[in-house]
Amino acid sequence: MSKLTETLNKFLDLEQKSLQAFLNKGNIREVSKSEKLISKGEICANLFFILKGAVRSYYFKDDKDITISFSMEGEFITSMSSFISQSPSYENIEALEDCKLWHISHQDLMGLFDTHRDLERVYRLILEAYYIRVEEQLIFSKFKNARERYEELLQQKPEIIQKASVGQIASFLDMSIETLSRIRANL
Amino acid sequence: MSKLTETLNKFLDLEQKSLQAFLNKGNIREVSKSEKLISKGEICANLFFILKGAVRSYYFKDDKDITISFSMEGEFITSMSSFISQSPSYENIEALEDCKLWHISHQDLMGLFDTHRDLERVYRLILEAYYIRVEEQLIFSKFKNARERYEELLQQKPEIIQKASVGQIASFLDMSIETLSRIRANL
DNA sequence: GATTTTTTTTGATTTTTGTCAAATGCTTGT
DNA sequence: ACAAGCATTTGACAAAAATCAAAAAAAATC
Repeated sequence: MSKLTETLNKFLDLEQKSLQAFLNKGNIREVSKSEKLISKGEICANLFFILKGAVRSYYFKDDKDITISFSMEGEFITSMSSFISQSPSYENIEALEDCKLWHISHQDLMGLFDTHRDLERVYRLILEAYYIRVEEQLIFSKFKNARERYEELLQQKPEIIQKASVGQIASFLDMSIETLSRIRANL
Repeated sequence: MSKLTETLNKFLDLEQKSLQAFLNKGNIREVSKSEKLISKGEICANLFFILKGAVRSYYFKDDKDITISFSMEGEFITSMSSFISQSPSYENIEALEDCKLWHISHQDLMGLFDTHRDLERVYRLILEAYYIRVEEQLIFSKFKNARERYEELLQQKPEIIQKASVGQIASFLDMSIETLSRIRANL
């Protein structure tokens, strides 16, 4: 749990009361490898924080699944568009390995915002950080070719290489399984 | 100015006092076609709202410029990573045509958040909406081929086709000028 | 308004990456 | 430990898009 507190503190020094209120509203959920946190079509009620493990978010294109993101220990994860608008999710999120997750419901979070200003602010700051991250990802996808995208992933999230399959990584990097396999073959 | 009020009201019903305080801190800036709002290397002090006109945000890759986004009347625009962290901008933003912009400084905005809660909330809601938009853009870039990306742009922002050059559009759609030209040639 | 400069289009060719198919390697359950 | 089922690699070929080069069109400058 202290991992969560630590992460929040990096963004803003919360009042003790606010932090307690926040932590009290949350629950722990353990999911095993391959289990889904969120499925397409359902309304995503929760914001998750990964205490342990790693997850993958993906869409379906035709019948193949396309990885949109990998998230690791110490990161927040949810189907953002579904969570924000409380409408059915387009994406699926599954555990890449056994995970321990902290989570809070949309309703509880919104309730906390009304009584604890600083929680709304820390949420806003986290959102800003995540916004920058997606924007960077978008730019990065324009600027690099297949090999460079793979090398960037190696730099940024090397753990992924162990935890995800070639197919999952290939679709994330926007290339075919075979291309990724060939890139790995010659360095 | 009412365009701005209208946009804010779509997100949240602001208190009259808050709205007034917000509007009072802002200023109007007129820029002519091709003029830069933000240049690489400078700290972006302002959040802009486009009252009239359209702008383009771009990066440099080697010596060529790559369009990252087009923004139209009624949209907020800034170099988000620079504005949020008050660090030097990686991107440039220029006017695609003569523009009338409303803008507020980072400092003033942060100041307003302390005295007007609902302004911080409306900012957060806007940020959420923009987050979803970037995420969609990222997914869309994975799911479509060159022709489909062009068709999508035609659907989403047809005005762009008139206002931007082939080169600017091509880099935005992540294809060469020649490819875009050929796509337009046969429907 | 003619000329220069820039932008856009068109054609030929090359490069990159995708697709299909087969072979190999790795897991998992019994 | 073995078989059955997946996942990954490798090879041959095809498709998509990039690059290079030149012509045509449009815009800017004098």
